[in-house]
Amino acid sequence: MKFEAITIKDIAKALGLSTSTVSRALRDSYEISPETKRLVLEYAEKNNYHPNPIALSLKERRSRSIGVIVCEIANSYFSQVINGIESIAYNNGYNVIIAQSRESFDREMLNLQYLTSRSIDGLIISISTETKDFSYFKELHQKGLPIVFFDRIVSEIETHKVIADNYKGAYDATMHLVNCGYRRIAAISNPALLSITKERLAGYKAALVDSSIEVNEALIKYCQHGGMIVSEVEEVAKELFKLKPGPDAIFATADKLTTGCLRILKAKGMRVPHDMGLIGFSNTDLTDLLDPPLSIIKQPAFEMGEVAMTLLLQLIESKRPVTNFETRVLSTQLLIRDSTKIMKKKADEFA
Amino acid sequence: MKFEAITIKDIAKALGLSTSTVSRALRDSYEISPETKRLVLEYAEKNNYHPNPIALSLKERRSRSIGVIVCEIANSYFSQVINGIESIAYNNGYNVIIAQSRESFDREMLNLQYLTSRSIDGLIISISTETKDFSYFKELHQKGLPIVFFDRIVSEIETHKVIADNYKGAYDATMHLVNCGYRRIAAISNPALLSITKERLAGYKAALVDSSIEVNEALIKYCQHGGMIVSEVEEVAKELFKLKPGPDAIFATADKLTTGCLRILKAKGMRVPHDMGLIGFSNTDLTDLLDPPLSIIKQPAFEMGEVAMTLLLQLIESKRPVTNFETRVLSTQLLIRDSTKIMKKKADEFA
DNA sequence: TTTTTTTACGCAATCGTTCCCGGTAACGAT
DNA sequence: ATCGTTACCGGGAACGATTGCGTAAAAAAA
Repeated sequence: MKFEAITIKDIAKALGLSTSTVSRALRDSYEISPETKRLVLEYAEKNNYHPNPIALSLKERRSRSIGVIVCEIANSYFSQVINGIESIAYNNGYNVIIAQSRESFDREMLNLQYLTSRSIDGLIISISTETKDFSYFKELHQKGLPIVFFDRIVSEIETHKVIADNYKGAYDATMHLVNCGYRRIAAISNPALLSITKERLAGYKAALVDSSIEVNEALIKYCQHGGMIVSEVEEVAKELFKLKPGPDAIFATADKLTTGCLRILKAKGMRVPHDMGLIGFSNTDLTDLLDPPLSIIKQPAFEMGEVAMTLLLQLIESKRPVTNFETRVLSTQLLIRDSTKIMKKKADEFA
Repeated sequence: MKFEAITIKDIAKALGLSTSTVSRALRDSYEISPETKRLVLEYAEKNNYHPNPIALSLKERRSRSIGVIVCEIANSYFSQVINGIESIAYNNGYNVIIAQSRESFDREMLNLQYLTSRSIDGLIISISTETKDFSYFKELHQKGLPIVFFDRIVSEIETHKVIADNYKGAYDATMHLVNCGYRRIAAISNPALLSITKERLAGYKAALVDSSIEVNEALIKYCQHGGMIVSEVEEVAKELFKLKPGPDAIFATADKLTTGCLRILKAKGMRVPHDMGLIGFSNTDLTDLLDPPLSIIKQPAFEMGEVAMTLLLQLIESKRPVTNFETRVLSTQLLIRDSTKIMKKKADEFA
């Protein structure tokens, strides 16, 4: 099954010209007569000629395609980011190859190897929860592969980065819980080493401190696989419920964790927000229909993708090696709904 | 910014050999001495040599990448299908280029052109709601581009196809509504011409007929953009509510439509399932947490992707043109939850 | 020793395109 | 008549890899 396309040679032969002339005619070079150009252009048009991108890639030593690695695309946040990336990429003649790490370091490395061996011109990545060893990234970066990190960034590598204002998002969310009258606020998060975890927990702690609430490390739980494995959220919740006194609200730092918490709370028969307040980072567009409608912190995902791709483009198309890199921080949005409603009792306590 | 990789020439020069010898050594040809092989292999290993896939593509006239077009990846069904596709593709050394039509015919054609001009070896596609003109697909198909349709297939083109058992899924769902005591069952669906719409509505009608319920065309509504535009679902709902007597249950034939309906019903203050039963096709993994938990028909999305990619691989790797094509039909799953609970009143009526 | 065979490698074409060198014709100026 | 320009166009070498064919040297057979 071959899907043969017309080449510049075919045109040359048909018109009795050389390939160089045809090539130049197609690129509208000044040293080709208008008559010849017309001939070539007409023939090309009629036979629906398209330059072979693979030959071009080989010649120009660039593939005009970039790689994107996220943990999974079946996650609203990431699919929205990808949409943003693609919108810019396509406008600039790049195509996007998407790979999923599924929160596994091994799969991440495999994908990375695969993508680079397919000679991508650049990489946009949010690292997996398991990733602690950045040596391969460093190696690629040193070899000159343009990289833009987003979301879960790695601070050791100097390049462009795009993140949401995780600190402020978490701060606002926690503060909101406090204002609702919650006092024993637990945090369920991704592994501690992840950049987003650090930033979000810092915001969480700062809000507590600013509210004169003691930070209790026992109330901070980590899910090693970011909620990919269902049981780990249950595990963590169980530990939380064992505490005396237990938490009266939960702040979840990631999409899967937020909805995962809700599922467990409902399974336990706990009423949200009465028995337990719940707020979390989420970009799912169904949170308003949940029971109860969830209060969330939303990231400007699409925009983050756009920015990341724009920055990558700068890196790729720069003639000289880029040396001063920037970290773009985009604001989050706090959406207050029923899962953190002010309760009479609590509100009274607070008053 | 160039990201230079080592080539076969570099190895040849470094070792004082010819490129052909190096090439053959790397491919473990019999006509290269063990000693030379060892030398080459060691050097390649140490310098982390990888054959340039672009050069290979040019030589072998295949890109080892396939295109996938869906309306949007931020849709659980499609992202699950894509996961299935990728799992098979990666195992076979193919990479997957994903494009989104966003339910627009123009964008679909643009993506198609883009993908083919990037010389993909094959195409997997679920067409957009707008697509009525299949001439470009036909042209590509005739030119020898291997195509596999899934989900929203086009019957006029003879090639492999993968679908869920839409008829049975819809039949079962409708029958379930009937058994719950609902009698005036409305259907909200995608445009009428879409294959999935035809199949699902056929199942819906058959269930009604088998239950001796008259099919009322006024209760069947179509959303031209498959729910991509929020207002169109509202529009359709409004028309439905104007009817006297109005429907007592809704069967939605697509993911976005199902959750869209729920959103509108809640906005109208209607209680589900009491004032209105609701069931629909959906692959979102949050439907159990909604208010109320939604009864749904679920498609084996991941599996569908696997099957589609496997079939495409057959097409691509077949030596002779394939002539007998198959349409794989995979079973759906009916998940009964609270949005269609049997109500006392209704159940009594039914008894 | 001579001939044949085997071993082990190199040359060059190929894939589709671009681009650096040329080259040739026509024409005006000297 | 000669030279310099200008306008057009072609040859051929890249880009990185594979592969059919040719061939020197070494080994085996005569």
